[in-house]
Amino acid sequence: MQDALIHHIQKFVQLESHEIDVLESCLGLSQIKKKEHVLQEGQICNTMYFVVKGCMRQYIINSKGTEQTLQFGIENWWITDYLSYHNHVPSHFYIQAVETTDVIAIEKSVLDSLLIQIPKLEKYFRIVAQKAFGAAQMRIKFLFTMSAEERYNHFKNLQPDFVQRVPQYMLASYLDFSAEFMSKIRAGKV
Amino acid sequence: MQDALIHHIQKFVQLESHEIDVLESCLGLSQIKKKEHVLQEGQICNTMYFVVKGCMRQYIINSKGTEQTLQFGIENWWITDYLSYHNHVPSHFYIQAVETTDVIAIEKSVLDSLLIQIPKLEKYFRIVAQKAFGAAQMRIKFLFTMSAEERYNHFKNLQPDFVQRVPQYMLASYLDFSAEFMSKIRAGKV
DNA sequence: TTAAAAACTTGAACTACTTCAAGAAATTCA
DNA sequence: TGAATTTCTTGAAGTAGTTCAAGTTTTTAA
Repeated sequence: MQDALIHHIQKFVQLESHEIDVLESCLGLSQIKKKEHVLQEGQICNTMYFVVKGCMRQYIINSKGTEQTLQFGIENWWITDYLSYHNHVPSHFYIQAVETTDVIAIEKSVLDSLLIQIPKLEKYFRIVAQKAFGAAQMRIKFLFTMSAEERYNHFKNLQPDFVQRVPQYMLASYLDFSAEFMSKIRAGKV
Repeated sequence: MQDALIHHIQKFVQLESHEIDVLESCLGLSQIKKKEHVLQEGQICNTMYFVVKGCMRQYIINSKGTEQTLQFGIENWWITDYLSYHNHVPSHFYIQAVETTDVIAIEKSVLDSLLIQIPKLEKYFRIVAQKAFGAAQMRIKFLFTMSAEERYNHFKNLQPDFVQRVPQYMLASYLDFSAEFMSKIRAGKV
């Protein structure tokens, strides 16, 4: 089932059949069990994860000991700590499976060699990163301009299914309010 | 003075001299006057801007009519709306010169042809975008975990000169608090 | 299939910030 | 250079959210 990734790549660049062969020979699927971590704070991140099926998240533990989710990664998303990955510095983040998740994990050394063998992958990863950055800017815009309730409703409109899929407290922290406040929003008590 | 960009590119990939010639022939410097806009909300963004000297910012106008800065771009930074750029949709943002600024403005059509002529530029833009996304994630972490005063002090430690360089109200909105509160933080009245 | 663990709810007290309004200071440019 | 504009300051009142603590419901796994 590396097909999912190859299919995603082909949305942005056209692969030759020998390039597909190379990819298929290099990429393996791994299953990450629910709550299992693929990255812990303080580790150097040298792997990128492509979510084939399931859901991963990137989070931190704040000074009060509460987890705060910074990013979810669902089907067809890449998740990694790019700063740790590029600068070889310890990560500030945890990356964990929210549900049991199938990923294609690519280590930096493997990816570097793939990028040399299949140069057009550079373009694929460029576009993916530029779009992800654009999405991060929109996220900051929403955090800046919307109230907690507006952020919840906005998210629910965009991703109605996803709201059911993760624990409320994870989504609350992703939207930058407390789990208790989420409860009150949902009950209409605000 | 396209040297600044060529120098920046060479931090990530090695250019041949004929590639430098191509770049020099395609890239021109423009000067954006203080307060001049290069992008307005509702326009489709089809240009990327590399700041050679000066300072640009990306901002929105919120529902109360107040400007909120989402991003500053100083020397050696790229600034654009990647979502509008890639998806050909109207931008949510304004991009404006904070001070009179020298930029290298590259239109999408020109960049697309440069990327074909000099494929290793794909790698350069990939790395730039991945690092920018990593920085955006750190930014969200700081917004989530630090108080207003901590964000101000943190920023001042990282960028001591920059704090002097832009109006306080722009920096306040970038750090997500009001201009008045910034005043009180600086006066030690909080 | 049930005990333990995880997730959710509720209300009351609190607080880190915002908003408003008005004046003072600094900067701009004709 | 000086009038206009922009930026910064201050205090008082208000509020959108947090925190805490305790109980309830749901999910997990042996």
